[in-house]
Amino acid sequence: MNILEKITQNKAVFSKSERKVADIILAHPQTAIHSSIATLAKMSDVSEPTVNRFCRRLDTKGYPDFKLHLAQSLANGTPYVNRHVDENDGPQEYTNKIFESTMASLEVARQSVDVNIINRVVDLLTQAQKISFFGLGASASVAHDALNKFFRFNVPVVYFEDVVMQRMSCMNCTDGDVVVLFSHTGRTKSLVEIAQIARRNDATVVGITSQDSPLANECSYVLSLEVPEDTDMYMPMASRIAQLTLVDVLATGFTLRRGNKFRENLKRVKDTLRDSRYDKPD
Amino acid sequence: MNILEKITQNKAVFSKSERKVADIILAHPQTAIHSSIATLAKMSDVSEPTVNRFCRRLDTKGYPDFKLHLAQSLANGTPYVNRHVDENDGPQEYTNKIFESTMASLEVARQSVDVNIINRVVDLLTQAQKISFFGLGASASVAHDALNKFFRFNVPVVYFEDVVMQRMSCMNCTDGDVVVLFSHTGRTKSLVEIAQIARRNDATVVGITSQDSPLANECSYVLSLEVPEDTDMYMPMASRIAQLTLVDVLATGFTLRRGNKFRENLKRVKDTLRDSRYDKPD
DNA sequence: CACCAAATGTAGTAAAATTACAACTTTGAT
DNA sequence: ATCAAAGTTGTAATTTTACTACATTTGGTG
Repeated sequence: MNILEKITQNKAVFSKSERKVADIILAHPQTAIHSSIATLAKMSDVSEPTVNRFCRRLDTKGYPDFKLHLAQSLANGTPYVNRHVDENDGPQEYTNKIFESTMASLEVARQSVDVNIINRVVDLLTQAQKISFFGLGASASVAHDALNKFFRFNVPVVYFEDVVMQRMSCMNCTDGDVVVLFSHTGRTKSLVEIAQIARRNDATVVGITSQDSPLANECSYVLSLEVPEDTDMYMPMASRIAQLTLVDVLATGFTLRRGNKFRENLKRVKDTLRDSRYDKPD
Repeated sequence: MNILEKITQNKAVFSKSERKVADIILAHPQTAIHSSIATLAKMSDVSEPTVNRFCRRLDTKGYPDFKLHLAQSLANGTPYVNRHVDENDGPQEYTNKIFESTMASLEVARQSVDVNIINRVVDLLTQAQKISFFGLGASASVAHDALNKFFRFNVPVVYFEDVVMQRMSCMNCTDGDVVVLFSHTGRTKSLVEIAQIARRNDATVVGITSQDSPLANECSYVLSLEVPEDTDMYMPMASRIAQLTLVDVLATGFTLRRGNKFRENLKRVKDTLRDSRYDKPD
């Protein structure tokens, strides 16, 4: 919470001398954060303990702590918030808004994600005989991306866009198989059915989806991402990005679990790509 | 300027003990701002003057002043720094690092992107007779995602994973067609060839790629994204996310340009999906 | 106007940060 | 290999800063 606002609000509660301090701080906040308690006391024409009491009244531990809060409030730059795009926005505005909203959503997602489940899922993936990634619509491209990442790990990976192929693939699942399903809403019927089929065939089903959704209920493990989606645009945007970041997290966890030698392997995969590319200059 | 980034950047300049301090601060910035110099010194296993010297090296007046800067950086909109994943990181650490690095990269991307070109590309897209999205490897999923978005707009969209199909598709290009190519490096041979083919057939080629790369040189318009990629993992991560966000920006620009009535249309597309989903409770 | 409670200040104390200097490492040149 | 010089780090003393306990003042009330 912004401490400058708090000072203005609580002004009525302050005593006479405390108000002097408040006035000085509100008038010269930049000076205040660089002053010692003695200097500020002199500026406000009160004693040092009064300044100290003033700080405590604002629920800070003391003067240094108060300065910290003040400094934070003064820090320029609005923290990223979900700002919705407006009809009259120009390119500069909507570009900034979308980048900022995406970052804000990632922050929310980061805080909502359960690390223990991530750890558990990484466990599963490293031990899996076969990993399948499925998603539909916007989530199809996330599954596609997961395929690309895990394919480099030299583990059997499966990815289909086609629902029928997805079903068939799940029919053939066995004990050590892991099926990862992506869906923002968790309400896509075909995907829920796929989860059921996979589970019936003893596969472990990991859902990257909304908590308490129909899909979540069919999964062995649910990695839920709470992402506020801007519904004005009628398109999934931030949810997708959060899912992809989670894929990165899982892939990273995977490589870390596999250790150093494995990473050498990844380097080789990357080096092989070199032939398909034009050389870098310098 | 964000002091956390400054610490990361100057890490090479620091002495051994100073680096100890840097590590502790980067690992626990929130703890650091609430610690005294003695506590921080003990945590870092160095002496108090070392901490003080560390602060001065970062152009602050001393420890309290440094804390102020740190507090501001933490409160500031961009508390995110590109922190590389370390071999010994646990799930909590690598999850946070990846989310934060992704956000940091988005911030860099946002600042590097040229709004005028975005505007110009949106122009092109709204007037295009046919839009094609192509990418290979990790960028294939980005193209896939773009397909999904623009398909909703009821414009002819084309997407292929297969290089041969991509080439054939570009062979058939005509005047009003726009080909959008995704490639982080801009050095993938097949994709550069596709750009050439498309241009030879009068299509406008938009490259979402690195500046001054072979691909960029073949494009009519280049939307360059400067994204620092963590090469330790040997996988494209942040670059992809930045590209996707750019797709969101373009899609948003597209819908805004088309106006209100068009947005009604999008809503209808979304509503049609409802039948493929389980109803939401409440 | 005398009393009490709240507010404020004074002086002493504790804590924190900084300085000066000494010991120890590293580097490079002979 | 040896030594000097430069750079790094720690110890101890000093200074600055913040806090506490207590005394004084102020303002309001019976």
